[in-house]
Amino acid sequence: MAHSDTVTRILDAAEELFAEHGFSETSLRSITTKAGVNLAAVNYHFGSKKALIQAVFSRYLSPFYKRIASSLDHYEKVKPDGLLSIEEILGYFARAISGVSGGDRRRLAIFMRLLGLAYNQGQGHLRKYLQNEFKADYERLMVFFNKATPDLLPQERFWRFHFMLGSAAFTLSNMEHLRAIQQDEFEVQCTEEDVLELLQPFLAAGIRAKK
Amino acid sequence: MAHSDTVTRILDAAEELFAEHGFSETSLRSITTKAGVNLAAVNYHFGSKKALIQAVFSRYLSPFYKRIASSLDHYEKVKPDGLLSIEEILGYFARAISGVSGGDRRRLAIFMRLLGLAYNQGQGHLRKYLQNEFKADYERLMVFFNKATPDLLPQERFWRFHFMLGSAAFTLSNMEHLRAIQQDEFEVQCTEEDVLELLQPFLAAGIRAKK
DNA sequence: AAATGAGTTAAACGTATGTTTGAAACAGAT
DNA sequence: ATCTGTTTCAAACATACGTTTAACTCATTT
Repeated sequence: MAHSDTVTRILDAAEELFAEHGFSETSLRSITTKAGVNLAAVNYHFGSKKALIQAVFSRYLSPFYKRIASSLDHYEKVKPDGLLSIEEILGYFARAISGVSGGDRRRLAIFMRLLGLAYNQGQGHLRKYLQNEFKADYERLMVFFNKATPDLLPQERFWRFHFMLGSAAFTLSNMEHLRAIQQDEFEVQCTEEDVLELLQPFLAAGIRAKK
Repeated sequence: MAHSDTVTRILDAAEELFAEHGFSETSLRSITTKAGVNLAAVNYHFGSKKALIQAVFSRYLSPFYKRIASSLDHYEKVKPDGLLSIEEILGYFARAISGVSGGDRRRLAIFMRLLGLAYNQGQGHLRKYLQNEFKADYERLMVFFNKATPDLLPQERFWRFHFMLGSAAFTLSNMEHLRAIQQDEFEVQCTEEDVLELLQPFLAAGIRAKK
């Protein structure tokens, strides 16, 4: 079908270019050229560039939400006391993130970058949109996190959670650049999964740190 | 003096607008309007927008690295083996950061946001520029960091260093917003110094984490 | 007093961008 | 085969951008 094919090709090209160059730095012309469609197709099918960005975003968010929710469902059944270790929570998060990409590494990269951008960009429609959509899941997740860190005062827990979030958001959203730097300095490349593997013990130890 | 006044006003305006909107999203016209100077002044004094971005960073980083350098001088005398703990290094970092902003927390937050943007926006030239400009200081600092983490492989050290950087950059650049959330949720406010105090053990534990 | 040179200014330049247009191509229904 | 609504296309449009130009200001020098 002509319609959905064009739409999909635009979304595919857009997400790749957005991930590589960022939103403002990616022109509609470069997107449509890469997609092999006419320039006007973006405005015809999406209405505007802003709406295209939203559409790319939504396409990743929906399955991610679903994964989060079903994971929480699962854990609530398996562990009625809700007692998970930090490592388990981090692992489930990593799996939810990896799962969204469905094995496609490039899709993983764009999702991570979107996640980071949504937090870094203090203002703009993206962040509010994300925060509203995430709210229910976030609060649900926090119940588990609280139980996993019984020794922390509420405020300590609050800050450490955001230290963790910051580290993850920064790392994930800059994954490609950081890996390029690593390649530059050490002439060694590791995979994104490797980085996630390295990140988890770092975060877990930070959460567990004695004061 | 007319010259340095114009230059300073441009740098001030650019610093703030870059932090608020990002690099590509900030036009020279908005900068010069905010600064109250003529549009052509940027190209006259800096040569290009790219060079202006670099200048904004240099202005902040120069005193920062001078502080670090003098701290390292001090330590090289006191501890000729160059063996510092992570906590000592972080402490000096925190003090250098606090010292540079000279009590002006807003500038610190702005700079940290810029640092985050520099990584995830398409500003490859920035990173290379900064790397060349401050290469000596950076490498000197890394000698201490290396000695403080003898158990880590070079690549692990690289990634943990950036996990740490990400956590700090995220926390500091979103400090105001995070403290507002904390106030909202716990009806308690802690100072920014308190947050830095909480951050250090988190980072140190992350660096020391067993694999 | 004239000349110099750095700093400022308004205006223009060339280019790239997002968006719109109107005709052409197409598919499916009648 | 014709009609109808949708999708594509090349071209144009309007605007915003970074940059350049040339005239002008004014303190300092000669």
